[in-house]
Amino acid sequence: MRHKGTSASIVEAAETLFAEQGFTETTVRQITSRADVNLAAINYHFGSKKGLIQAVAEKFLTPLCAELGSMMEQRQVADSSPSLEELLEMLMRALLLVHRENVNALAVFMRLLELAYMKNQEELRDFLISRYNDKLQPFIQLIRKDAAPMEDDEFFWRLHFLLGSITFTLSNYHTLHAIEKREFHSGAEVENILHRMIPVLSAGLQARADKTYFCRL
Amino acid sequence: MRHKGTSASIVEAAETLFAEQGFTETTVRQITSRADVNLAAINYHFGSKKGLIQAVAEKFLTPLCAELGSMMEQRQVADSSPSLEELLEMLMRALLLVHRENVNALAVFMRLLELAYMKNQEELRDFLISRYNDKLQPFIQLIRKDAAPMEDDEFFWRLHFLLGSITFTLSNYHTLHAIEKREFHSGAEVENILHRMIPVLSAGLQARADKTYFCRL
Amino acid sequence: MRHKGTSASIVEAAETLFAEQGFTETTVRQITSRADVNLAAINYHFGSKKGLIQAVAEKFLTPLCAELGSMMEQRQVADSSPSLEELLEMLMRALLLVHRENVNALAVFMRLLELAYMKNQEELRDFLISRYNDKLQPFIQLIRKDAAPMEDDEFFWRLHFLLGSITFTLSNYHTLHAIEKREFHSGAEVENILHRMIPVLSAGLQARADKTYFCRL
Amino acid sequence: MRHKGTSASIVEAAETLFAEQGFTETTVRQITSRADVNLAAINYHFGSKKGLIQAVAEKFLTPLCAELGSMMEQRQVADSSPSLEELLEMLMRALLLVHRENVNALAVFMRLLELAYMKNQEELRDFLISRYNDKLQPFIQLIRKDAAPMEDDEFFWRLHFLLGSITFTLSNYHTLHAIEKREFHSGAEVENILHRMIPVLSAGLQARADKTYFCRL
DNA sequence: TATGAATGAGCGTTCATTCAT
DNA sequence: AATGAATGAACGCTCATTCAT
Repeated sequence: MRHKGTSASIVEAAETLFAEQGFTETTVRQITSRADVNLAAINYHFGSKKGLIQAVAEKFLTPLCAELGSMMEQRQVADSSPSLEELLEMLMRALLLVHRENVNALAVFMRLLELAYMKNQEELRDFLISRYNDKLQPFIQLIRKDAAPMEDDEFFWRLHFLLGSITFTLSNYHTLHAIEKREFHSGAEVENILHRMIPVLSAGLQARADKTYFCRL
Repeated sequence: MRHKGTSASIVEAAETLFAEQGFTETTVRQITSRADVNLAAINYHFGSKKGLIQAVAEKFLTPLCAELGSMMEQRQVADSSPSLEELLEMLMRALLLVHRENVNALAVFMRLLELAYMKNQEELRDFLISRYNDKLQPFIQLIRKDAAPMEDDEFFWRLHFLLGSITFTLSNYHTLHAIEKREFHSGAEVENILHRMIPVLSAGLQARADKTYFCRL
Repeated sequence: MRHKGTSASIVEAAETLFAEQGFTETTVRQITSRADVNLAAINYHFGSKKGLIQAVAEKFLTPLCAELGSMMEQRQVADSSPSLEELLEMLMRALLLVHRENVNALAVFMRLLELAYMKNQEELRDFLISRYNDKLQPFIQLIRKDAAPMEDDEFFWRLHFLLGSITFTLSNYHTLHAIEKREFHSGAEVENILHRMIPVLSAGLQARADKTYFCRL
Repeated sequence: MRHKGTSASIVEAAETLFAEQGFTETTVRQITSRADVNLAAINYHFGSKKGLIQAVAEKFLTPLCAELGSMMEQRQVADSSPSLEELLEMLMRALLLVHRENVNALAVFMRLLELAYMKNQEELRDFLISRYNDKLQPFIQLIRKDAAPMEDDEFFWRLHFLLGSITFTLSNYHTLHAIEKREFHSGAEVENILHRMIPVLSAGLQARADKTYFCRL
């Protein structure tokens, strides 16, 4: 635990601060000061603040995709296609893997996804897509198989409703956990929250698309 | 239309920029320059950048709560309690009201809610709660009535899963719309997206909470 | 003399430091510290360090060109064309005008010309040409009239030999003056140096171009 | 030709970059990166960036002085003293020797001389004087013999007018060559420029010093 | 009511150099 | 002899805010 190398110290400090404050709000001075390394070390090791953010992203996404892939492989030996709940459970287990490495990992990861969907962030978006889209598409297609039958565009939006639930909850887990504790005198752990999501998200994906309401809005 | 007053010009410019870039990334210089007013005008009229953000918040939340309240009042004359889908439809109609005022209004509004859940943003959170909690609680309790039976904490988390879907989708509507157009050669309007959410969110709230999966994560 | 305004203080301090150290070597902190103004003042008043350099340039070049123009106008009433020595004397008198406003003005001005001829400084070069070429061309053409008959390219190079003499001497006047004082126990004033240049430059321009030496190099 | 040693690679890369950008604007990172050697190599082999600059200086000045010396020796067997044009031709031939070693050599060399005349560069100036003054003085005295009769201080300034012509033209040869090509659709080679200087500089040195103009400035 | 000028604090980045191996 | 890692100092610039009028 003593001295784990400048690069690793920077990444660790960055994870915590990014999770708490977001990327823009976190300064390189805060990171290097918390990591107890020289101010210039981020630029030396990662080229720029942006480079550090990408390094943090890869650190999480690579094992996550790998885990998801190996789970899917294992499951595919059976003759039946996995159910929606099974698939979401896989996803949650993969997220837990990231979570267990670092308390802040999931929050950073989710903030990164949020950031990627902002305007003027095409660079980050393209970076993530180019690196991980191939690995995630098979999983997404399996989800679609067990979801309610629907058009491509309907599925596109539902997938992002789901993504919104996950990113919002995990990005702000710290705050939500604190509120829950204050209101109900007990707080759920991340594992528990991930578990609670499964039936909710599953039901949302399996809900029948109803076009008759459209006129009434 | 010609000269709509310094304050209004500032708010209008701020809405667009906040929607596109978020609050931190938007500078007072960008706002005053776009509004074609003096750099000091924001501090003069709103005290600070934070004051401007709160003014924008009130501008959206006040009519939204009012609309939601009057809808509930109208509905309460009937002898039956409103269904979940009816309630969500009310919410979406109230959001549409905000949307119709300004193309960027909903995105700003949703970014504001996201911001309110961040660490170190207790001030904004408290401000919103003190001003609007009373008005929203009755609506939330009606939702709970038609949701699946569940503990307080379970309902707390599901409400935030729902909030995540809404904020993520509407904050990033601009980006998602662009992606949809590129992929499927047609893009859904905001009204349509709001409509699509209803069955999904409704199903999520009515899903039976299943504790047997817990151990498997 | 007391307080002459932030802009003017900055320009004055910049002139001295640019003259002594050149542009790159002079930092905005040195300038603002010497001018006793806030560090941000340069960016506020001139947009950037580069903007300050251009402001300094215009401050010198505009009156110089004006003076040169009015001298040429006055002279043109006579029926004869001005001699090379007369023209160089005009130039030197115009330079003296700049010099009298500020001890460092000529050195800065000359460093600026040197800078404009460097690679990767096309922006500055284009800026100067677009602003002042029209005003200098008539003067240059008068010089050509009384110079020895020669090809265009020969004249081009001789003009730059002349420019080199002037820029080098005036850029480094401070150093050269100090050396002269140390070696000969007396130092020439700028006025005197400008005067001494006239017969030398004049003779250079009137020297017969000799192509027979070419093979011997 | 393949691997020419770290030191030589550094010097070669430095020459090009110094010629193009000047000394301050050229960073050790640029040099080591272009030379494809370790970042620390400059400090290791030359002690500091300043040490590298001095090494480059010696590389040029030593053969130049030697050549000039041997030319003077050869010429001295004759019973007559060499003419100004002969002497300038010797100088140009010696410069060509430097030029032939490397396309950028003359530009670097001339930039170095310019640098040596700047304030705060006494160290470099003293270094050059201590090493090469003795070797150059005889040549300078020969020049004086065939120049117009004049006071010491007059000769001092004329020598620097001449130095200015040479340094300015050769430092910026790259730029001037490009301008000439654009304007006249043909560009002169360095050899040609050196040749063209001879009659101009010679005439300048032989011009009669005229003190009657003094009062008119 | 409004604004041009100015400010202190802080930003991400780059510099030549040094250190440990 | 050579190098990857690291460093302290400084860089130009931008931030939200305040002041004097």
